[in-house]
Amino acid sequence: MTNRNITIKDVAKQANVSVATVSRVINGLDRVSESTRKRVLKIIQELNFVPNNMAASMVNKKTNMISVVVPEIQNPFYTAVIEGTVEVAKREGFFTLVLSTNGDEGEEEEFLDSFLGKNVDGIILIGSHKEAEFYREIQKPTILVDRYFNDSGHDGVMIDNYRGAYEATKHFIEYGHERIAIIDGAHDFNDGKDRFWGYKQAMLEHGFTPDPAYHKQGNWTEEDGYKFAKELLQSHQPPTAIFAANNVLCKGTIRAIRDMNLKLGEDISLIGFDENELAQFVQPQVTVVRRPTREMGEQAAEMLIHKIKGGQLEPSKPKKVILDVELMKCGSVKKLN
Amino acid sequence: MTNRNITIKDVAKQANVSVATVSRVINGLDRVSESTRKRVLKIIQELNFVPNNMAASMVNKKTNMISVVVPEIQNPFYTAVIEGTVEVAKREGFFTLVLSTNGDEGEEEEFLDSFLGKNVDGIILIGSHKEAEFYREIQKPTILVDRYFNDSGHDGVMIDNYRGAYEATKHFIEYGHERIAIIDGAHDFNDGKDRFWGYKQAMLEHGFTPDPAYHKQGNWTEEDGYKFAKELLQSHQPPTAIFAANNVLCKGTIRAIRDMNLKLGEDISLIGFDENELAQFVQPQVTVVRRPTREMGEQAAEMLIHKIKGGQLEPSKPKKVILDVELMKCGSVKKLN
DNA sequence: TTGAAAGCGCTACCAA
DNA sequence: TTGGTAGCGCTTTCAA
Repeated sequence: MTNRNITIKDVAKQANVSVATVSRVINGLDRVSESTRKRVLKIIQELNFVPNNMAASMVNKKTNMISVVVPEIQNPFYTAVIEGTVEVAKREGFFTLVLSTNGDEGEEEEFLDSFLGKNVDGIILIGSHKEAEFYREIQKPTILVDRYFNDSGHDGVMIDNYRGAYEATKHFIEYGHERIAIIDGAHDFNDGKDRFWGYKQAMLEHGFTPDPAYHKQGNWTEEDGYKFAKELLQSHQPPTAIFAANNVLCKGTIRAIRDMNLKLGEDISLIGFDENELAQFVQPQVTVVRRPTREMGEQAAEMLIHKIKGGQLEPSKPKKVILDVELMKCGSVKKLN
Repeated sequence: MTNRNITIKDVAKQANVSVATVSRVINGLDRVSESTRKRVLKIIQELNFVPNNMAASMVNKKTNMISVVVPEIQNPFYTAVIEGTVEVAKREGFFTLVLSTNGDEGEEEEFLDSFLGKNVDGIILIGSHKEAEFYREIQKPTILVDRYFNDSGHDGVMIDNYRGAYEATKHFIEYGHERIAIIDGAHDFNDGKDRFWGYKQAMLEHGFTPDPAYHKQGNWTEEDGYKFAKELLQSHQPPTAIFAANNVLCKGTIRAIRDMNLKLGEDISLIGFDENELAQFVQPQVTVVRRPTREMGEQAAEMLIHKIKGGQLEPSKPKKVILDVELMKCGSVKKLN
């Protein structure tokens, strides 16, 4: 522990070969006679030598690690994405480094400039920055996940937020709902924006004008979900249906409905975006727009590693992969017609 | 992106100084005249130079990163620990690298041998290995969290699992319960073992002999919680109280109770270990043994960084810090007496 | 206050 | 098949 680390040199000396030969053995290159290979291997064993891969990385400029940067690590959506990327990366021989930025742009930047950020071979990024500019400056293979910026110059893996929200809203309408509220947060990123548009478009296309009083916009937090759901339900003309535009807003809404002693799917209909634990727990279960979270991570990792391995071939136009969503109909939407 | 990275040499040439001087400027050392410092700084700006900290690390043998290794990243207990360590580490100028091993010993080992594992300055480890031997071989500052091995040679941050379980069981007994069941998992680590002992000891001390039929031992999963709770509740002499020895077992138990249409805190009493979302959602809320998860991470990070900064002073005897737990009494325990 | 130069541990080219 | 050696980009003596 305290004693000097043993290096390739020590091995070379002991084995009576050059460091070059030891290096060849370590890296499993050919052009080494079986006998010397054996000898070197034995010495490596004896000395309990472990190559310093940092030194190697300095030379060949790759580390076989990628990072996945997410806004928060407490949200199951992000951990699912992480798990997907970790799995693929591992299969491809890459280590994945997980970083949570708390949605803080400063932390995100700091990370990218840090030891870790500088030394990974590629990045999977669910960004917190709101301008393409920031992403454009990232000088290494990067895949943007979930939140995308067209001028970023990077590939992206997203889901069809628009369609998810559209389908949810349409489902309400088809079941006879007219007073349909939406709870969402700031439209800082495409995901939130698209969900709202999907809602709006579905309303308009079916001849309804979205009532601003039914649009509650907060912070994408459970607290806001709770607060806004209560406000909506206590208003003098409450909506008959609520679309909660992400998983935590949905959880807050579920709590509010429970606390107000309303019957889900009876007194009030609800659709959430993304699955969540409470939605599955309550009875009836909550209808949600399900997105392939884990797959997003897998897809992103595959694209990233392909890029890393392929090197900078033609700087082709950024690819966007859009995965599909699915409306999981459970019992939380009442049929009014 | 494709063009060669600019290095300290380029800066030196442009600024008409030696690399040594540039290095001094970068590291904010004194012994540099104000005028040259200005000049160098200006060139650094112009060239948009960012030091390669990997090269620096090769020389001074530290990276200012630590890692926190956990069995799984989907469990809020672990993410809370992570958040605690990240916060402290950040404050102290360290980056934290998060690694989830899926409870797989192989993955844990692979990580420690990897680029990342070798190059962090210290490790916070919620281990998956079951023998002290493994931990003893880790040749760098390490803090064991939650799961501890006495002969590991490392410091540890734990909670008082024994007392938590003891208090929970005692609470049942004081409320007049006698048929008290426990659902837990394999006793691979001290945490699970101690919780069972706490339960057993409380029973014995109050004159009850723990009935093996009331001890359901599975895999620490939600499914097992569900399955065992059902088994217990459907047996011909069901317990009046269940102690679910971790958060996911508790969630499974809550589901089982709900699905069997039993009234929590009325038909069946329940205490969980560790908080969880369902425990807080259901009504009455579930009484739980609360442990200071985030604090565990903070404490561990503080100890680790202290160790890193202090270097290897005396190889003092490993310190164990045991944080206290608290029984949060909610409404899920019925008073029978 | 500044610079020259010797590493840190490894890889990869060129010679032998 | 092997070895010598010039880097990779930086830090840190030691001298100037």
